Amino acid sequence: MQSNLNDRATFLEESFLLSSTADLSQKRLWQDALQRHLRAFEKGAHFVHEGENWSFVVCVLDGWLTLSKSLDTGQVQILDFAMHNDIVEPTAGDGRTAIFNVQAQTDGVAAVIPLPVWSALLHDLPPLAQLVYATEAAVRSRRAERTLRLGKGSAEMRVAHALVEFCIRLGDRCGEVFHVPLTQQALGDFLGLSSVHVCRTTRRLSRAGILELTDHMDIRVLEPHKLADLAGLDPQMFRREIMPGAK
Amino acid sequence: MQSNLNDRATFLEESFLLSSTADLSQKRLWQDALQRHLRAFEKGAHFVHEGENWSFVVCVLDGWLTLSKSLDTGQVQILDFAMHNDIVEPTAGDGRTAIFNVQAQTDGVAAVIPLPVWSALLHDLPPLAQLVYATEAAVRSRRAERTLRLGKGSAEMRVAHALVEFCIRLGDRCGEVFHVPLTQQALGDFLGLSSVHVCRTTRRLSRAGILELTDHMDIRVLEPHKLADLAGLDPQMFRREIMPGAK
DNA sequence: CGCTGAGTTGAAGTATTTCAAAAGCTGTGG
DNA sequence: CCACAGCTTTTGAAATACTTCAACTCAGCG
Repeated sequence: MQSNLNDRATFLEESFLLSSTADLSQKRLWQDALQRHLRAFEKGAHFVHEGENWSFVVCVLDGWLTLSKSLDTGQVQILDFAMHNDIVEPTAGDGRTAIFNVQAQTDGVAAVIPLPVWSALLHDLPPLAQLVYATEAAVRSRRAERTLRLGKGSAEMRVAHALVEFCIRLGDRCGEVFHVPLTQQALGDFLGLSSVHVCRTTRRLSRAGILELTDHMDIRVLEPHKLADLAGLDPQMFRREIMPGAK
Repeated sequence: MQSNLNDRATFLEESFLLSSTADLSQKRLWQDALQRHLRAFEKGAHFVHEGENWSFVVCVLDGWLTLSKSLDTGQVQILDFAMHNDIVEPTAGDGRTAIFNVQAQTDGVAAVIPLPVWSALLHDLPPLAQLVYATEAAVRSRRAERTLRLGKGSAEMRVAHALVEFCIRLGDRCGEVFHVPLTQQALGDFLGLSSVHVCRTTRRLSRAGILELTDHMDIRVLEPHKLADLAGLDPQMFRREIMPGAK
C-alpha cells in the first residue's frame, strides 16, 4: 500500500467528480483548498477519538478509514468505512465533539479541512455543495440498507450484503478478485457479529461455490446473482442508490 | 392528537429555531416557503414508499413520522422517528428514488418542500443552511449511538437507550410522565427485537423500579440515573450531541 | 356484549456467542 | 535458513440471548 503525496496531481485531478460541473476557476479554488490541507496517513493512525474536540471534515483521496464507536465493555461497532471520494464529518450536533473514532484502516491520503473553511467553500462553490449533497444522500442510502440488515437480517444476509457493497464501491468488477483490507474481526465489528461467526459464514458461502476466499480477504465472487439474492438486493438499483453521480 | 392548520402561526413562529439568527426579511421568506407547502396528516397516512420516485424534503412541525425499510420476508426495520423540528430527506444518491417508507405515526403537520425549492432556500438563506447543517449533525449523532447498540448492545441496553432518547427529544422532563406513541411491536421494529422480547424487557425494568409503564406507553422514569447506566450513556453529553442548538 | 388489537406469560426452538485449542502465515533476529 | 512470536483463521463443544409459537388477559369500542 504505497501512498504518498507525489500522486497528488492525479488524485486532485479526478477527485470528487468536480471536473464535470465546475468552471476552471472554481476547480482551481477547490483543488488549492484540498492541497493545502492534504495529509498522508499510515495504517493504524488515529485521526480522532470519540468524545474529543474535533472540528474538521476529512475528505478521503486514497486508502480506507474506519469510523467506529465502542461501549464501556470494550465492544466495538464499526459504523462505516470511508474510501476514495468519501467525506467524513465526525462532529456532533454541538459543533465541537467527535461522535466516533476515525482510524486509518490502510495507508492513504486525505485532506483535513477545518469547519470554517469547509463552510466557506460550500458557500462559494455551488457545484461543490451540490456534490456534497448528493454524496450525503448516497451515504444515507447505504447506512439505511445496513441498518435494516443489522436489525433484521441473518448473519448470512449481513455478510452477503457487505460483500456486495464493497464490490460495488471498489469499482464493481464482479467475477474478478478484489481485496478487502479487513480482518474477520473487523468485519464482525462492522456487521454486529463475532469473528468466529463471520468465519463460519464466509466458509459456508465459499463451500456453496458462491465465492472464493483466498488468504486475508482477497475475494472473488463466482455467483454474483446468488450473492445478491442472499443479501436481499437488486444490484442495479443498489448501485444507483449508493454511488453518487450514478445514473 | 389534535392537529390542524389553525395552529400554523404558532408553529411557524417557533419553528426551526430560525428566529435567533435570521433577520426579518429572511425569516419572512422562510416562513412563506414553509406555509406554502404546509400539509396536515393523519395517523397511518403514507408519505412515500421505498423505491418510489420522490424528490421532496419533509419538515415536521408537529406529530411523529416513522422512517422504515423492510425485507422481502416482511420484516420491518424502523430507521428513525421524525418529530417537531426534524427534517426528513428520503431521497437516495440518484436524486429521485426514496430509500425508505415515510408514514405518519400520529396526526400532525408538516411542510413538504420540492427539492429545487429546497436547494434555492438553502442557498438564499445562509442561516437556514447553517441550521440544517447542525440538525444533520445531530441526526448523525443519534443514529451513530443507535447503530452502536443495534450491533453490540443487549436488548436491555437498546430499550433503555431508546427511552432516554425519547425522553430527551420530547423535552427532557425526567421524573414526569411522557407518552411515546408506539406499540411494543413498533418499538421492537425500531430496536431489532421481537415485540415479545420488548415486553419482557420493559417489564423487567419496571419490576426493578427503574420506570413505571402505564397502559399504552405512558412512561415515567423513576431512576433516570440507573436507566442511563443501563443505556451506557452520559445523559448530559448525549443531550448536547443529539439536540441541535444545545449548549 | 362480543370483537379486535395490544400486552403478557410460558415453553420450546434456534441463531449466534463464548470458550478453548489447534493450525496457518508473516515478519524478525539469530 | 530456521526458530520463534504474534496475529489471524479455523473448528468443535457448550452456553445463552433472543425468537417463535401459542394461549390467555385486558381495554376500548361499535
